Formats: sequence, structure tokens, C-alpha cells
Amino acid sequence: MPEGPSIVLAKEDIRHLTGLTVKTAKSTATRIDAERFSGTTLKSVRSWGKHLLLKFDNITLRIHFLMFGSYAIGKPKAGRVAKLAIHFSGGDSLFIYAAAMTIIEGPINKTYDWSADVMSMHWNPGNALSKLKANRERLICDALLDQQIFSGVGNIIKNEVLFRTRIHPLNKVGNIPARRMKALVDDAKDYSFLFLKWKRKFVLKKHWEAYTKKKCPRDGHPLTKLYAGTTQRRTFFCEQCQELFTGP
DNA sequence: GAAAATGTTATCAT
DNA sequence: TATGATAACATTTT
Repeated sequence: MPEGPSIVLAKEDIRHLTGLTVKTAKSTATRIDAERFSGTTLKSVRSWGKHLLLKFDNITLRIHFLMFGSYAIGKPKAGRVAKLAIHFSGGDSLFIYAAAMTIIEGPINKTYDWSADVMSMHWNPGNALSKLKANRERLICDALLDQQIFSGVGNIIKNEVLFRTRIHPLNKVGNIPARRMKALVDDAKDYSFLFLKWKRKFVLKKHWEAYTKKKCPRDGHPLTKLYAGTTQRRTFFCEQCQELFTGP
């Protein structure tokens, strides 16, 4: 469920519950006092990167699906205990599984930099570029996963965008020429929307060019698989066509 | 059936 | 104190 576009799909899926009032809510997560939702109304469903945000009157439930989280509408998943179960008056219900959740008090606009979210209409590539300028020493494969810079970008999008823009994942941010960096920032957004389109049609995997692949679709060169960066995430790239810049 | 994986955060070490 | 490594979380796919 995890990367930004998948959260957008979840948002679309859940949005029709907006306007309903909570009859009962139960949570097995110690951090969540589900009682607080009782009697409140679901005001809006939003997302910021990988965060799914459900606003109920004065509090917002922040849901992060981590690697394996999921949800169900209407009917709980068989044989599973929901981390949060919300029953609305009228009979609708929402179940959340294996997610990390937090309650945000009051307005959320202060909490979130919407211009960092690649899926947001407020996404601002210029802001991303200036944040990158402040991170010249980091590897680009790490910077792409930084949710403060590219909120919503996950490991698949990281791999595909680096491949599409022919940038070697082990480049230091500061060594990448400005024009190439701009192309990368733009593609982070563009590819995320392609991801969304393909995921919607269940054809996402078919379009992967680098992620989990063995051969470069451009030149047939074998792809390198490396656990790269400070987070040691799987990184697939072509030594031949993805450029490693040596700096100024 | 073991191992790995679309991820983050809290806690432990240094 | 600040930074970095490790564990914890939990489910589906390979």
C-alpha cells in the first residue's frame, strides 16, 4: 500500500465516507484513544505523501501504512484483528490493519509542507531544488527518499526516476549538474502520476524498467543491484547509461 | 517454509 | 547532547 500514489487511491476509496458520524470506534493501538472519535463527523479525507489524513471535527487521524498496512471498507478482513475499527451511524464502517497511527490536534496546515508532496497540487519543484542545495553531501538515492523533500516517493519511484533520468544512484547531490537535477525533480512528480495511472489499472509492475529488473531495457547491460545509501534500500541501476558525475 | 520487501519510529550505543 | 545503528512493528510474495 505504501508509496504516495497508493495513498491517493486509498483516499479516493475512502472519501465517500465523508460527512458520516462515528457511532463507535475501537482501537488496539495504545497510542490511539478511539473513544475520542465517537460522536464526531468525518470532515475530510486528505493525504500528504504516504500519510492518509482523516479529519474528524477538531482532530485528525494520521495513518501510515508502513510496509504492510491495509484497510477495509464495510466488512472486516476475515481472521484479522483491526488496529482500528470505526463504525459510522448508518451502517458504514472502516477497518485499518497493521498501520502506524497518530492523532493530530487542531489544524494540520502547520504540520505539513504541502509543497513537498509530489502528489499534491501544491507541489513545488523549486522548493525541492532549494532543499537539495542544502543537502549537497548526501547521496541522491537517499535524498529521493527524504519525505521532507519528496514526500510520497518510495523505493520503487526512486529506482525508476533515477533510471529514467539516467542518473547514477550513488551521485552526491552536489555533483549533479543543475539541469539534470531539475529533470530529476520534475520526473519525481511525473513518474508518480504514471505510477498512479498504472496502479489504477493494475498494470504497474509491467511498466517497471529498473526496479527488480536484471537487464537494462535501453542497452541490455546487466543491472547492478545494491543495498545503497544510509537506509540500505534495494537499488537497481545500469552502470552504463546512468551517469556518475565527478563534481565541479 | 524461510526470507525479503512499496517504511517509519523508538530506543539503544557511541 | 548529538549522531548513528538496531530493533520493533506485521503481512504478502518469492
